[in-house]
Amino acid sequence: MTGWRGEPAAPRLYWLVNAPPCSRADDTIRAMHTSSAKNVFIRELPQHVGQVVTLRGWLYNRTAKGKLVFLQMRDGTGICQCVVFRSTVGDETFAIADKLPLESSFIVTGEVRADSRAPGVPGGYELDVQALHVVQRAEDYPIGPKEHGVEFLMDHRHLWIRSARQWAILRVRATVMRAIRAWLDSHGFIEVTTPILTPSAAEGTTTLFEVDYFGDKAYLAQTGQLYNEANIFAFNRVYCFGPTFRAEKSKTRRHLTEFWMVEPEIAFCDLDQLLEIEEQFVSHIVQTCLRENADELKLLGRDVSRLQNVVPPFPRVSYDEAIAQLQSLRARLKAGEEVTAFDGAPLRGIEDPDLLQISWGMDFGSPHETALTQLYDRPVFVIGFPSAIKAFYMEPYPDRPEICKSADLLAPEGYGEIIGGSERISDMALLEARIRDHGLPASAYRWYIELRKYGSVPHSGFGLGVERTVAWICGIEHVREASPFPRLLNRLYP
RNA sequence: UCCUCGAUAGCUCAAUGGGUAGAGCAACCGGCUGUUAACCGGUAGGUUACAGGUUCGAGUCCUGUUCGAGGAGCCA
Repeated sequence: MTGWRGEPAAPRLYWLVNAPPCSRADDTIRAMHTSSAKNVFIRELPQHVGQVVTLRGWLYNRTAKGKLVFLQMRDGTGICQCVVFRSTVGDETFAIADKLPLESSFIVTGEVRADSRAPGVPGGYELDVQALHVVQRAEDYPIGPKEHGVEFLMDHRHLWIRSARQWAILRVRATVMRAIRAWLDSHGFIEVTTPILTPSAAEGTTTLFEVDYFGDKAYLAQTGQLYNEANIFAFNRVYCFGPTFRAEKSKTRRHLTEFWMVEPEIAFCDLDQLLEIEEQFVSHIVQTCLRENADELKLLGRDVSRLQNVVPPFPRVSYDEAIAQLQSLRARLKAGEEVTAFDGAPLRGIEDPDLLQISWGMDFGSPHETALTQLYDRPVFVIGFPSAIKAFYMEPYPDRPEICKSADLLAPEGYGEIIGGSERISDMALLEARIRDHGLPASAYRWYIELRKYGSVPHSGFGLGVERTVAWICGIEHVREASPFPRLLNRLYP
């Protein structure tokens, strides 16, 4: 008799000792071991049709119908319907299956059958159960198969992530993160980590979390960019990838206080070259998800046709043009005109045209992004923002110094800004002047200024927000579901 | 920080003008060999967020507090 997956016999002792009395532990274990069934994952079931295999997982849903019980098992890789017939397993095992509470852990052995009636992920395959062993009965699992409120679910986030939708979203997130690294690693970038504990505000714009650092003040990083700029002079193309922190009291579906951001930085690169890199990069992420997470996107009900459009080139709109477009949109809406999106559908999400009010020099708000992005079938670059509303380090256009070589990438369907990028100032005197103009302490930026003294080159970089990207790809309402344990204003538990 | 809305059974929500606290789901008991959030019958389940006020009488009206949701600003 071999152990589980060829392991020594110790795990079996565990089952025997801890098996609850409701389970005929010794009988089921004997049955499963003597069956010599192979342990497999649900995702692998299509390769095992007609074979007797063992699945190990948790009860996702159960429905009983007289002399048969459907146990929907999830094992982390998928969801499989396990069919328990009274006539096959006997009265005692059947009674156990019939009363097994949701989220109980259990092990089943049976024959894999292809059956179009079987729900699940991937679906179309089910297990004809021959033996069943309960590892632990879960009593009073709080999350049911009905709808729940946001606060309740967030309080139970540690359990909510087991639900199919959350499982699908977080698997897409993992693909996004893997695609990010894969593309950068294969395009000459090297990952160089940047500090999370930092001595001062990097950009001087947003509110930071302050922590005590042995009596001094330190701040949780809101960006690794400045350190990236040091790193390119050692490695040419670099990226940092990790959590970043904003203490802004934002309460919207697009904001977290802790979120993940990838920030590539490139030496010998101007803004035009940067945009080409960005559109290749984002397209690769989206197309990888379409290829590798078809089941997950289907489970989420995502309209993937909108994602299939995401291939280079992305439209490029100047800030000047965008302002003119928005002013025209508002005027037409106020005149009662019907304004349509790129596909001819009516513009959505704009209840009050006055929210679109904007004039040259103002930054975009959420309503502006929502309106603008609906005019395009794929992400759109907005280029050349006024220097006054952007960070101090952005390179001005030589012929129009009031605007800078900056570009935001706005995701379609109202998901907002997913990338902010720019060409950086490479001239030391100009950088020092900008730091002075912004009222920032030059002493704190001494090392950063010094980078322009020793072999300065034109360089550019950008930051992409992971949760917003995942929310867009998954088509979900709120970024909080794009993070396993999201941190928001008033949300630090669990 | 500001604006709007909300808090009733474990969960999601009802409750006429101020007059006995209701349903579905979950739980528990029973029935059913193809369910997809199954269905059918039954049982049990309540300090109506908290504090105060008006009233013969408050889930309902008033004041304050706490917590939550959406949005604005700010940002990815």
